[in-house]
Amino acid sequence: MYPYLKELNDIQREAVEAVEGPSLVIAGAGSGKTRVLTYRITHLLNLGKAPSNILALTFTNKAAREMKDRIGNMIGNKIIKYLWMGTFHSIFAKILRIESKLINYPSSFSIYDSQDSKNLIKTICKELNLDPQVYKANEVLGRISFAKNNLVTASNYANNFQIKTSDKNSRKPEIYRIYQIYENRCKTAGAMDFDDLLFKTNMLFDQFPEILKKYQEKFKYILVDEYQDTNFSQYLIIKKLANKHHNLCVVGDDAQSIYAFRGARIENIFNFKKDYPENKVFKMEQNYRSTQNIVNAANSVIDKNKSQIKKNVYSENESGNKIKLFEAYTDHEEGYLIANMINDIRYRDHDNFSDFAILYRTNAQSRILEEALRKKNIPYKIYGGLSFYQRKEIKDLLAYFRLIINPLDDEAFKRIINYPKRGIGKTSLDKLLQLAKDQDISIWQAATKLNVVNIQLSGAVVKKFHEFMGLISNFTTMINTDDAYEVARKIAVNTGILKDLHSDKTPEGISRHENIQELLNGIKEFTNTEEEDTPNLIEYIENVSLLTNDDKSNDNNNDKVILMTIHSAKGLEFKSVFLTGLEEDLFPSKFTVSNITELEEERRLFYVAITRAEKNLCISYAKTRYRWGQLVDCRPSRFIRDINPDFIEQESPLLTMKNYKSKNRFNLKQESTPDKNTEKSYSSFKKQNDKTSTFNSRLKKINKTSSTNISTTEGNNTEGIKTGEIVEHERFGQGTVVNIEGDFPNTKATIEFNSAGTKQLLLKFAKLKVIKKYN
DNA sequence: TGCGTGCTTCTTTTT
DNA sequence: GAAGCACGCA
Repeated sequence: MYPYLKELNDIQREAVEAVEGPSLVIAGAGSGKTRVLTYRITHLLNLGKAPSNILALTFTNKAAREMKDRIGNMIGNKIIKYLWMGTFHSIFAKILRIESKLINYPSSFSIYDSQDSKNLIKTICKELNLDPQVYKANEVLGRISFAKNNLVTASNYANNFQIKTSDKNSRKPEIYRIYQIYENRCKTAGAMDFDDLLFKTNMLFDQFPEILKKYQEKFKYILVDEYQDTNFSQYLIIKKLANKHHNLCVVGDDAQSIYAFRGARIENIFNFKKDYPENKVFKMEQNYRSTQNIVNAANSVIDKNKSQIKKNVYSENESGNKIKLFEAYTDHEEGYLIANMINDIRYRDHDNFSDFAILYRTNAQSRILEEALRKKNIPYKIYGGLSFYQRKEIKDLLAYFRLIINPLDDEAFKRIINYPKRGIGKTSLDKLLQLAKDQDISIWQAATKLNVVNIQLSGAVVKKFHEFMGLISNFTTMINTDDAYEVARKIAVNTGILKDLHSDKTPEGISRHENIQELLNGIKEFTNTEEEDTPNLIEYIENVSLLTNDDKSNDNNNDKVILMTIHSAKGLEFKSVFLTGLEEDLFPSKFTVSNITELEEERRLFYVAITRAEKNLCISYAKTRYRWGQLVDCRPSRFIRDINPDFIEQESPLLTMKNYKSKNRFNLKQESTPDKNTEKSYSSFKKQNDKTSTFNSRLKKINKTSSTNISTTEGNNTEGIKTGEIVEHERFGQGTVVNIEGDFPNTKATIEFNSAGTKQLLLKFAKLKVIKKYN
């Protein structure tokens, strides 16, 4: 018996050893899923299977990397690179590049990220004269994405009665045209979006059976992680590939399916037994991660869901503490409470900062939490959010890389044609775009025709275009000879990007410059592999297009509290977890509560969040929270009531701010002296509430837009606006201020509007423009 | 043509 | 509260 098999429990071991035939591993939270996958691959290799015959698919780069590391530790790193292991998108991008000729794409096709896709859709909508209010890029992209994930081509879309009816009903009957043009443009640009990578793989396998056969024979052993998150497109690819050998092992947990919103089909895991009748099922139900109390609480939550595979997840760890529930007065206080708790627990248990995670439903919630941590000098790190690769300066430089590698890439072209400034403005570019559109060619191709086509561009402008193209072409030749870092550095220097950023001495400019340097360093690292041939820029960009948030982790201080969305926390575990913002409309999100299926997905998300915790779990909600720059009242989430009360306890409101009224937010008066604990929190709370700075800046704006001389002295009751003045309101039009009452900041003005009669407005929120001063 | 300003919109989650 | 967009001025 192989020694590593002894480290597994019975079910895990059976799952690892059942290498032939289809197996379904139902892996409850914390049951050692990754372990089974890595051991299974190790086992395959030990049985003498060739690494190049093994295909292992994950959803995130993080998961792939972790698995590689762990297998590397068991069997050595040399073999790893022959394994086909990576995300769905990266693996099939690789295959598509190899087979690109068959589907008429350049092997160096670009990959459009969602921003590129949205920009393209916006452009198309503009060309079609469609109302951008109705045809929102996000929604249109969503529809196209939905279609692609269900293998509906643009022409099928146009001919599908059901889809068209649905589009008509949502008053967007032109989406089919957008889809067609979008497809066309991607094709001429030699670009694929994320969904295309899967969609076109399906097309490739359908249209070229001999190619499918080649990969079927190659991938004798297929493993799929997080099977519950596969969409239809992914499901079909797997089905096709596994059709020959049937050595397919899928691992997943239906209770942790949280990506239906982007097309994941939880049914895939339910239907596995039907799809592969000779299947073996392994149910891993023992949770090694969390205390009994946490596991029980999580079970009591997921029990409320109707659609699920029944499981008996249990823990044999200590019973542990109850879940703590905190009611905070405001979002700021929530952060303050958490920061205090972290310090307390850390001190009590001698923990590291990295033992703590703060989870939230939306990225927007992170800022206030950060603020609280900073005030307490707690180091933290945010996962996700605006990722490094989404920053403007990074995208600019990457756009150069993309265009150099694939000159057809229209979105890259548009991004950098005038960055840094080279005197090509909107008007000139528009003419070029028109030419490209008329001739149905890429922008680059259109630009090469400027000399022969009769176009209303001055010779000087044409020359500028050609200079730009010369610049790009120079680099193109360099790519194959120089290594990635050298080329990248030259691009950053010769294009003037570095110079442009270097001259910007604002803090943002300096930070941008640093980011570029950091990217260059990243490329250097990428080229410093142990392999014989150093990778060129093409390989780098192929790699980087599919990287997202989490990847950049070259931070040497890793002892930090982790902040992230619940979605990105999947697969991770922390000794202590703070789950924040448990409020109706936030979690569950207001977009989901009307639909049972979606609500169940939110509940699974809640389940995922709970099961991240090993020992301590604190759940919190705020009674008021800033949203859209306004304070809103919040109710505690229904999910809190889903937890069996035996496993949760409300913390005594030691720190909560009973003292402050919630209704009269602009009248924050201290009814009694706050205790020491709340004092600091109160001051930050009040500061935020006053929004003095915002108010003053609005006054400044009023000052600027009007010709009146308005005093902005603080303490002046009217804060600038006086009776008798004529003001303009965005909705009610012009009116006269007839009365002012109340103290700053809740000054109320009564205004007689010509159109709308007399209105009382809270000046703080009234959008007023002073037209002229009466006296 | 470029740049600054102010207005509007948007925020659920991500490969 | 940020980012894109339109508008108007230099």
